[in-house]
Amino acid sequence: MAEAYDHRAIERKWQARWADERTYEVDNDDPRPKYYVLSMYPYPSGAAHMGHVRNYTFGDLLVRYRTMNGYGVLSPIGFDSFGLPAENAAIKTGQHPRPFTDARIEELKSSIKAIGAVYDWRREVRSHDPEYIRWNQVIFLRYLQEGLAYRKNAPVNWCPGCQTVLANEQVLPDGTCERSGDVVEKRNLEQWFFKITDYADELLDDLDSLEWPDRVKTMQRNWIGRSEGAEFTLQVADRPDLGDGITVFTTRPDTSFGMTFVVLAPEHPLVEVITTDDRKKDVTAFVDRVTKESEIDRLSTERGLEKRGIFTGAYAVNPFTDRPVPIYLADYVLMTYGTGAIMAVPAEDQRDWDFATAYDLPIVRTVEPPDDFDGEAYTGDGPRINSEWLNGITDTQEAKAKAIDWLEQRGIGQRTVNYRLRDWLVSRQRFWGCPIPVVYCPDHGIVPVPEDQLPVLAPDDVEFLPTGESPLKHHPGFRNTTCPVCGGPAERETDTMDTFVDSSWYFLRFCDPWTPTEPFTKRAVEKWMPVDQYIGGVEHAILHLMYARFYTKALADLGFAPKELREPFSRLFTQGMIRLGGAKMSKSKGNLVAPEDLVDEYGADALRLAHLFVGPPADDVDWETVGIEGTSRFVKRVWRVAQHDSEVATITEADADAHLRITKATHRLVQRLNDDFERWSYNTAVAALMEFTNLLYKEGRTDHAVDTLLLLLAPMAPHVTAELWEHRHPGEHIHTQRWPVADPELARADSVTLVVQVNGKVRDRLEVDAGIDAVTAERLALQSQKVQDHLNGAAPKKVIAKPPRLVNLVV
RNA sequence: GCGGUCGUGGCGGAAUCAGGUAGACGCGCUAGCUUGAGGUGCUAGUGCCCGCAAGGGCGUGGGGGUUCAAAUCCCCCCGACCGCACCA
Repeated sequence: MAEAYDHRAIERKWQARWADERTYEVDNDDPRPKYYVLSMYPYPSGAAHMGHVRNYTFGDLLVRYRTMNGYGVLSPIGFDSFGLPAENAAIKTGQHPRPFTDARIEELKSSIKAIGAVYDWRREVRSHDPEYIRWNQVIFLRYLQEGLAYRKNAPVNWCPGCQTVLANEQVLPDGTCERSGDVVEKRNLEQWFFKITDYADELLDDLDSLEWPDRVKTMQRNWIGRSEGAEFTLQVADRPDLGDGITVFTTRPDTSFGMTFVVLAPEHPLVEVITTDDRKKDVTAFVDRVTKESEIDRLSTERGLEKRGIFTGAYAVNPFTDRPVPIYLADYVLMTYGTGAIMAVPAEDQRDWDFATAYDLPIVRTVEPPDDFDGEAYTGDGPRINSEWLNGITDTQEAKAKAIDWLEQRGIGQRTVNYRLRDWLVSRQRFWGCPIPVVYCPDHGIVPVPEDQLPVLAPDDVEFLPTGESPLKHHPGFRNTTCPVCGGPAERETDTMDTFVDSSWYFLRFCDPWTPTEPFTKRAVEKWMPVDQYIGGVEHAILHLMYARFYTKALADLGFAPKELREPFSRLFTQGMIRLGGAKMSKSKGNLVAPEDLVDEYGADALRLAHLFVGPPADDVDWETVGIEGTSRFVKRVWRVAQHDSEVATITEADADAHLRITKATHRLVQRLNDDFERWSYNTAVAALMEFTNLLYKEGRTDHAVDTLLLLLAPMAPHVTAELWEHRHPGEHIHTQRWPVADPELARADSVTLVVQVNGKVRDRLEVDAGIDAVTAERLALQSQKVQDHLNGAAPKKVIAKPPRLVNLVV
């Protein structure tokens, strides 16, 4: 008699077994071929939500699948435990963020374990571990020493809500803070930066070597935004006192003869100097207005151009034509890109065209558009015109090169490359983060804290007040210190590092989190890196993934990691987002579906299968339309078929035909699952297992069929399959079994459905031998009565036979 | 505006990579059996239209093209979503 399926007891039992038997712990000298699976380490916000469940289900499936395939699988996890929510909670409750964070971690850990996800917990890393802080600081100081970290006064994005500086990446396109939604202001502050721009080219080029979604690679390419061109100087007319004058950047030096005006950013340092007296009043008013406007207004395309620019009264000399051109200011020219000044060529640039039209400035074409061209600015190829020594050249590349050569010969310009990517601003005016380990001495300036004094840890006896400033700033014991060089009084840096720093190398620490003398050992990194499969949300497509790539390259170049390690993540999988009724699920929207309730009612296996079954893993999921009922029923059906429940017949060896039929179906199933697993098609893999289970209900089961079903299902539904396997094979553990192998001979179908078409329309279906030849197929097709009815006695003009699947008779 | 992804039953989706039975699998729904009832479970049916049926016609956002054959490839249009957005 079949036992009842008690998912709660089974899950408790097996989760304890995996931990006790250390099934998924792997040592650094493991002899099996390595495979490193990593799900992005989570920010600990408490119990897992659906997004976590989805993420860890995919990762866990892969860990178990690869293990069954004979790999030594590294499956670590940790917690991205620094960050703003914990600090805000501290301000609210007056309690230190550490116990708060540790409690959230425990909640998250237990719900990750509750869905049956397995990790090598010995390797757990938390960003706020003092050891992790130490190595974060060691790396920072090494960057400082190598010039990869620097401090400078810069206009920064200041969020008044968070009372901190934000990286460019954290400011949304509408100019608001991605976290608080406040409108971000510009402020000038001394800030720490990492020189990620040193790696701009490598970050761009190495994308080609990665098996990442094209979407993510494209986003990174656009973010880096490499553009090649030239920089050159323009004299300001009648102002020899200004030396070289104005430097402009252009990607189209070949069109320079068509430059009919010059535009500066309103913040450009030369604005005050060149503006003529009669224009001063208007120009000052314009600059005031623009600088007061938010980014949103400034970048809006809704507004007309009329109010967006102003004439300075000054002229620059176009070095190509030696003619003076007026200098304007316009809010659409940005001080932060290129040189903050452009040469305007309205005939070959639409923005310049629009501006020229609005301000009645001349337009001179330097590239002949095709005869049928009826647009405004023309950016395509064509012969140069109105360009003296460039006239007639059709190839744009050739014309560009010639123009740049000319600039270089005259010593007024050169080839340059510009990037949209800026250096990474890492200082944060927050408490709950990794302290930046430097001291400011009145005599010695910026002094690194000596390594033997690391880690610099934030003090515990701090008061969390809603002052909007880091408590470190008001803690004299922390702030006041002595200079490591001269011993005189000095002040500690009170800023902490962006939490993206923590997540930029945790995957390296996982390789060897025990070493006390370095962030990680080269040997361990050599063994495990790169990560073979990284799994996470697409929302990290730019920030985290770019920073982690930069860190990996920098750490390799500085000798921390093997220098051959250029990329951290060979393959990336980005799962879709979870929505509920069309809206993105989030705490703030209050539309979360709690996974615990579903685990409790239906079981972890049914929930995991539901996530796998809903649709392609990369697609967004609307939980409202999913439902767990189908996969829950499926799990129970598997339970009954494997428990020798009397509702399913058992096929004995004596019934050779039926036995062979099931055996063949079983081998086909193995083939199908291998294929589906390799291409991440888990929804169809679950469907195939359901289909197979239905077949066993209909035709009867064999031991081989049931065992294979359990093995194939094991990575997806680890608890129920482990329990059933143990029932059927006392003393064995399914997760240490080998993955089934399909016998191609047995997997081959003996008969197939031959489709007979007349004029491309299906008229009959015939069961035929799988090895049928074209002549026989054609003969059988013509013998079909249904086909004859449609042929009306006529002989086909043409026969396309694609045995064994199809015959098409064309009349 | 630029770049990308995608439009298939009442719903999630399969078949799209490699042109060859469209709608696998599941949800939902209908009916029967099981059950003291409800639920569970089992069995059958379920794209749309005509038809008692056999059968026939239509059908993958719209239009066109290539092909013996198009959900799949090509072009145009419509719509949805995502990313970037005066980047010179």
